[in-house]
Amino acid sequence: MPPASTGRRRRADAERSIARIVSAARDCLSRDPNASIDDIAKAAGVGRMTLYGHFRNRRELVEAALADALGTGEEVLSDVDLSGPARDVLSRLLDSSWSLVAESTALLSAAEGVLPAATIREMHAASALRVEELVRRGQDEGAFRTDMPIEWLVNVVHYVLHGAAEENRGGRLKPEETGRIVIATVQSILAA
Amino acid sequence: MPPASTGRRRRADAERSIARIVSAARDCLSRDPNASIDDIAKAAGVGRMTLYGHFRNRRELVEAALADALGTGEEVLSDVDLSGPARDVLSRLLDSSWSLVAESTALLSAAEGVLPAATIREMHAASALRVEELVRRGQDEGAFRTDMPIEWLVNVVHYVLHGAAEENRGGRLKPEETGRIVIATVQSILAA
DNA sequence: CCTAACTCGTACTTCACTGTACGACTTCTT
DNA sequence: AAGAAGTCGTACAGTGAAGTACGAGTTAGG
Repeated sequence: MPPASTGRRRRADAERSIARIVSAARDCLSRDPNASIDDIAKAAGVGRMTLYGHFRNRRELVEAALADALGTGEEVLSDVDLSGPARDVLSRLLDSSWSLVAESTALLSAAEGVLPAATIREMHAASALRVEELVRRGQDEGAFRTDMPIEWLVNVVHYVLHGAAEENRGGRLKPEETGRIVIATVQSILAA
Repeated sequence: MPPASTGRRRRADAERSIARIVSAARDCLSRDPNASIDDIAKAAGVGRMTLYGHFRNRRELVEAALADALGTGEEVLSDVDLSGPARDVLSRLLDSSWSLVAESTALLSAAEGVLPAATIREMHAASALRVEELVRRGQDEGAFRTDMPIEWLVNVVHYVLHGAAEENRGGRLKPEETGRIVIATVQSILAA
C-alpha cells in the first residue's frame, strides 16, 4: 500500500494511477453523483484494490476529485483577461468556463453527500471570491445591479450553469447554442 | 392488504393513512431524494408494513408523491388571475407558487431516479404548458425576449427556483426576501 | 538485478435498504 | 356484533455497495 498521506515519494506508475483514478472520478461523478467506487475503478482501468491503495475511502476520493476540478477551474480563471469593463470580462469568463462549471455540478452534489459543508465552502472560497470581486467591480462601474445580495448574484450564476448542463444532457439545448444562451441569460440577470 | 389499484372502496382510516404517507413522502423526499421507505413511514407515523400495504414499491410511492405535488401545483396555478400584461401575471404566478416549485425540485430528482423520463415529462405537461403559454403571450406583447428557445426560458425559471430553495435551506437567503428576489431575477431573464 | 513499491484478484465482513411472508391485533362499516 | 379491511411488528431473503484481509504477481528505480 502506497504511503497515501505521508510526504514520501511515490513511484511514477503510482502517480499515473492516481491521475487516472482522479480523472475517472471526475468523469463518473459528474455524470452520476452516486457512482460506485467500482464504477470509478473500472472507468480508470484500474483494479478496485489499487484505488483503495491510494484513497482510504469514498470520502477521500470525492475530495480529491473535487479538488482537482476546482484546480483546473482556477487555472482557467487565472487565464482570463481581466482588462476592460466588467460586462466584457464576465462574458469572456463564462465563455471559457461555463462548460467546466456546468459539468462539475453533479460532482459537487456528490461531495455534498460525503464532505462537511464547511470543507466544501472552504475549497470553493478562492474561485467564489474571484467571481464575487468581478461582480462587485461591475457594480462599482454601474453595470451590474445592486438590489440583491451579492451572494445570490454569484450563486444564481451557478444554478443557471447547472441548468444549462442539464438541458444539454437531456438534448433540449444544442451544444453549439449553449454558450451564447448562458452568457445572455447571466448578463440579463446581472445587468443594472 | 388493501385493494391498491382496483376501483374498490377504501375504508376511512386507510384513506387517512395514505394521505399521511403521501404527505410525509413529499416532505422527506423534498429534503432528501434518497430518503428510505422506512424514513417516510416513520415520518408518517405509520408502520412500514402499512406503507407497503398501499404502495407496492418505492416507485409507486414516489409517483404518488410527485402526482400529489403536481396536483397542488395545478390548484395554485388555476387560482392565479390571468388578466393584464404577461409581466404582471408572471409576478403574481411566481409570488404564489415559487416556494411550492422550489420545494419540489428535490422530489423531482427523486422521481428521476425511479420513474422513466417520459412519465415524468408527461406528468409535468399540464403545468409546463401553462407557463409556456404565458411566456408566449408575453412574447406576443413584446414584453418577453424571443432570442432563446422557449423551452430554455421555461426551464431556466425552474433552475432559478431550485437555486432559491437551496439558498434558503442553507440560510444564505432570508425567507422574507426570497419572493422579491426570485421575481426580480426571473423578470430580468425574461425581459425583452 | 534486487528490492521495495505497486497492482490487483478473490474472498470476506458489514451495512443499509428493499421487498416478502406470516400472523396477531385493532378498527371501521354495515 | 361479526367479518372484512386495515395496522403493524418481527423475521427473513436478496441486493449492492463499502471497506478489509491476504497474497501472489509485476514493475520501477537505485
